[in-house]
Amino acid sequence: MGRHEQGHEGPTLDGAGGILSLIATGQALSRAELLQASGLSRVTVTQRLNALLSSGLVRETEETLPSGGRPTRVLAINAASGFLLVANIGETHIHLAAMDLTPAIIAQATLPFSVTSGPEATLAQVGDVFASLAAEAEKTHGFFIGISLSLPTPVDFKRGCVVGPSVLHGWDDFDIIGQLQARFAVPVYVENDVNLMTICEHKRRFPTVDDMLFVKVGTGIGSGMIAGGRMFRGAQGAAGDIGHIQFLSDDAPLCRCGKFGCVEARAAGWAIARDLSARGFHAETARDVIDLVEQRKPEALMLLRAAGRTIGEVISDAVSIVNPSLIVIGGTLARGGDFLLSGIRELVYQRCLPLATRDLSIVLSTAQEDSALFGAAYLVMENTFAPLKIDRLLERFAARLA
Amino acid sequence: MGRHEQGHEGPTLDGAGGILSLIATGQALSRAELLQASGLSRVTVTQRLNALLSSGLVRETEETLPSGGRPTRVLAINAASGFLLVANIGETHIHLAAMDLTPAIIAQATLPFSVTSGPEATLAQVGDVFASLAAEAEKTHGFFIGISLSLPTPVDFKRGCVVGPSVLHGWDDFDIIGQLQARFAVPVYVENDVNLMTICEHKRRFPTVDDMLFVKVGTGIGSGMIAGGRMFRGAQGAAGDIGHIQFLSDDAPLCRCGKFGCVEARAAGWAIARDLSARGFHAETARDVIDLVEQRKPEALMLLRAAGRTIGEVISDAVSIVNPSLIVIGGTLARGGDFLLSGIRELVYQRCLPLATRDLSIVLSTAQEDSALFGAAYLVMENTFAPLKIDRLLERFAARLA
DNA sequence: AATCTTATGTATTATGTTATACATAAGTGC
DNA sequence: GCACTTATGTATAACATAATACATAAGATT
Repeated sequence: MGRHEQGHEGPTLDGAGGILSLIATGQALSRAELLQASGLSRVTVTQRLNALLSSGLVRETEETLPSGGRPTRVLAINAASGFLLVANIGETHIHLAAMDLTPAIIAQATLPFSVTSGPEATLAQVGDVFASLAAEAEKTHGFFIGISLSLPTPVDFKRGCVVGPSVLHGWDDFDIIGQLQARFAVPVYVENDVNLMTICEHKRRFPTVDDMLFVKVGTGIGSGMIAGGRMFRGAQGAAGDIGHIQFLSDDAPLCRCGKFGCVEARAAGWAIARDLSARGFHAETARDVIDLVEQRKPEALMLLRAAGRTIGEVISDAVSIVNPSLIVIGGTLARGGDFLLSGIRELVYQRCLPLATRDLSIVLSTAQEDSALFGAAYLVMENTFAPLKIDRLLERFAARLA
Repeated sequence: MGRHEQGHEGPTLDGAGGILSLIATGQALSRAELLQASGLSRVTVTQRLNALLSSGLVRETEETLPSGGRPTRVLAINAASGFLLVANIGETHIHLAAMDLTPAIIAQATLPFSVTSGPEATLAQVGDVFASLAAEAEKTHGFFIGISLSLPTPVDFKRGCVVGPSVLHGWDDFDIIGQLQARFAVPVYVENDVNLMTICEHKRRFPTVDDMLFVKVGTGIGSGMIAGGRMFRGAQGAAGDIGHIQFLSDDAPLCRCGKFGCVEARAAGWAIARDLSARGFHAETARDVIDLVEQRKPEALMLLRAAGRTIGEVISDAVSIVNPSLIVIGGTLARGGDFLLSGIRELVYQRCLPLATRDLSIVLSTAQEDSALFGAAYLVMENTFAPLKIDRLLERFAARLA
């Protein structure tokens, strides 16, 4: 406890963590709300807030909120007071970026990637790009907050490892956090891409929704879940693996996982492409399917709607089990809009009890390609500004000033 | 803040809430652990703990834990320092009890009940029995902590109301908490019976498991879920409603909910009883089914195993979505033991990815009939001793002494 | 029995926080 | 412009907590 460094003139940041956390997490937007939310006295809040303001971590915005009397001045984290590095490892390339605390992209880069590359070499490459991005960002956004990686595979978030069968051969149980932290002395987080898209969607569009399901329908099918306002990962980080739930029938198609009748084998991008190919169309990827949908080819529309019903079936199971108040459909096939959505809605409203669907919204994601990247940024910020960890951040911040 | 009453000689309970909460929730068992867990100084912990000890709320046990040096003396909530009232409203009768903070039953009673009774009259009756139980308990366990009701229907926990289609006609949206709180000035909680059984199982047998699913297989089928160590209820309190997930097939049986092919209509006690009746056995309830199973009637064994496979199918969906590390099977049919369990295990291990089943245990509940009653007690205690609410308890406690 | 280790209590002083009171600020509504 | 409301800052004294140091307790180990 306490700063161990030699004296500075400025006010101390000791204990300011709680205040910073409340501002960063949006739990308190003004001094008045800080008083309420922190339970501290006005004197203390003023003092700590001043320390944060003079450190540059927090700033007063132009904005005010009406209150009946003097309006409250809105406080905010100073987006330019820090930066973080994120990388989205996809199946063919890696998208890397430095981001401020908005979060918004400061600088970015792309690397080619093969799923057969080992983790060590790949992370060394990522580290090189990170180093140059960090050098860039440090000039304008001094404080290096942390790193987050997005991977297209199940991840054990606590350990920061790839787990289970994955497209990333050889990554299993590799200590990703260890390798990156050895090079960059900042917190490192590793997470599954769909979970990060879920976080992005939740933070940006639906921050007040406590229980939601995000379903990514692209080449594969996966989902992420917000439960009680927080990311829910399950015991091994494998929660939300709805792509390989099976529906058996006589004509159950073979899935790429080796089982028959999986949702993926019936409704994912690759499955629809397979069916379109069988009907003489050229289609290999989810994007090809959407192209045909956008050309309003009846076969493509029909297959997409059918896929919606299949996905609706598994979503209705999830709704019965989880009882969310919102379902967001994202991924490439979500660009098929109502052609996909109507099938989903049809099955969910048919299958679920009225109680569960009474206040249930099913909407399309508006997220862009890089939503996992932003989700990764939110993940770092959420963890960095969490009450239990914020003091570590302030220590590092103070050390940097020293 | 602070006690507003006139002077007492005894030490003040101000601020002792955090300490009490740590002891009550089992996060700290000794003074040394309290120091660690609370982050307070030894002086403060000693002082507050003394206040709690002299108030009688906390006691030192005989037990000690080895430490390498002087052993730590184990602290515990004094089970006799308070009591709570619980009632389990079943379909045919109401089981009521006064419980100490072990929790253990101090005194109990039973009322007949018809699901067609309105809430107002029923709760008035419950209130009468509660009043006499409270009078009894007050003699020996002075402090009245709170009330909890168990209902055999979906409950919106936050509002404390029955929601959705339910066997309790006329209870929909009735303000249960309001009516009871008007009579007894203590916190009142209302919860679904399966959720309470889940809490009981979790607290008693698996307190360290963070993500588990409890499935009650009785006359009906329902489930409760612990996610991240806490009860998960979903947006409307309808989470875990797995009984009416549908599996369509040509011979899909009609469910009592009006749909075809629900899990319940295939595998619940009433459905097996229906199938046994069709084969000439006398069976109406889940208990009748278990009687036949215990007589080792081949048809009953076969049907129970088949039910296990059906339930396993829906559980495997739940495992894919939620990724728990433990599944506990309870309810009357769980008495069928391995005849039920083997079918469940078969399907779960067949359907789910190895990652999800690698560390997954599927076990039978050991809970008794009255586990919902104990779950209700845990619910009250958990809420009463939660950090945010504990000060209110101490205020009431101090007021009582005054 | 002597020694080691960790648990636990408490006196003293330093430090941090709050309560209270007062003052000013910056809007709204008349 | 004026009163009214709520936001916000600060001085002072009262209060609470922590740091430090010392002392005792109670078991394990030798």
